[in-house]
Amino acid sequence: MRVTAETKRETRQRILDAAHKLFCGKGFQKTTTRDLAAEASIATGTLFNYFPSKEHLALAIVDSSLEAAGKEFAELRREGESLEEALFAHVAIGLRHLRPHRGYVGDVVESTLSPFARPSGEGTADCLRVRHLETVCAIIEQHASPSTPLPSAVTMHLYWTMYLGVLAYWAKDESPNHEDALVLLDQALRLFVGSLEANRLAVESNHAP
Amino acid sequence: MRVTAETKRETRQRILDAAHKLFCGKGFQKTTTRDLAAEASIATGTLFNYFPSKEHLALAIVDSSLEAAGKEFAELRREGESLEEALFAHVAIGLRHLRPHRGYVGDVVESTLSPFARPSGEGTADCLRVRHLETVCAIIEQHASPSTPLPSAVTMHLYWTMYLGVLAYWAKDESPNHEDALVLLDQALRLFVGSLEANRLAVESNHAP
DNA sequence: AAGTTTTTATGAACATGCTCATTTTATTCT
DNA sequence: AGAATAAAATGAGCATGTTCATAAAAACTT
Repeated sequence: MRVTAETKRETRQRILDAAHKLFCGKGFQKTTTRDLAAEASIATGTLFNYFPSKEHLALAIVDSSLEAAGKEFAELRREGESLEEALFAHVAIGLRHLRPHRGYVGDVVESTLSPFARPSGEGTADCLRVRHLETVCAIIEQHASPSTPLPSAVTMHLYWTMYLGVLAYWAKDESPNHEDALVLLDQALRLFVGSLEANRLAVESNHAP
Repeated sequence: MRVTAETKRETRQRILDAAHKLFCGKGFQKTTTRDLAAEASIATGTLFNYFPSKEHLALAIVDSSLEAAGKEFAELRREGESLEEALFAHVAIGLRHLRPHRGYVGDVVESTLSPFARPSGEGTADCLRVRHLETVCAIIEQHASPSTPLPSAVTMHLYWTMYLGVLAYWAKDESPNHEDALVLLDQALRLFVGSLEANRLAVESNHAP
């Protein structure tokens, strides 16, 4: 259980590298699993010993980028930052890490992260979403006044929806530094934070009218 | 050019009926184009003389439902209705018309209406989106005070994103009368209208400070 | 080291969305 | 009506994501 483990890790990495290269070069759709296998010097079937589907493979790349982004965000010490600023940083750092994959992120995200996505059985997609949403909740808790109610499931669905909208825009954004996407992000977060505020005020006025 | 035209119309309808029946029965994904052809008593290839793809076929069904919904909305005379109420009615009527197709709307919408969707060349999908957004803009114009600026492209992107989020939620909503989805819709529209208001105030204070 | 078991790789085969050359059917022309 | 042309239907065939029985390789046992 030594040589094998090492070899597997290498093969897995070889597949990931091949995927990155080909996806960037000719796009997600036009890259066939046979292309991927050839580039990684394995048989077609072997691919599916490592990733349950072509989409999961792409998602694994996205996921690792976002995991790194999550670490960077966590380690960043931010003093006197508003809730909105923190949420902005959270997403913006993610986008920065996704940048090398911008060309094909859209294809992946659409079919796996979309709120329409059929539950793919505890897969990477769910992990990714859950991790992101948990971080968002944590950020809200840190910045909220004690009376602020935790966001409801519906509110979080709304957040996720808007997050995907931002990702979609970003993936196609041709403005110089993806500035338009950041404008959209800013606008979306302002709305989201505003709704949290509104909720807080409503609760408070109910408690002590 | 008489018999043929009539026959074509019938065949097209037969395909649509078959699609509705099978999509409802076993879902969009599990229905193969061969199944559809058999149910409609045509050859597999013939299907593609009528619809460019399986997705377009499903979208055609969704589209005609939403077109009917659009008519109902347009004919409905609504006095003293707020902007938010009008937007709510617009979407809610659409959902009502989509109800028979709820089981598979998710699959269709995800891949064709999503903001990630690759531009499918002036297809039905674009028509559907454009029609919806035009109606939304018209509603806003009707209800807005003269000083209200028209929503920007980014704002409309945000609207569309939230609309899809509502559709997604609705498609899976198990609450009695899809009430949860309506709650989400209400919340989303409140945010959206709020952002329009905020925009208006900002513009006004810029004009006459 | 030889045998046994577990893990991994392989590629032929399958399922399915879709294409296209061919055939069938309808329409128009004379 | 019969020939010529146009429209439509057909199903074999292709491309590609995925599966699976089999083979190769590694790990473990004695």
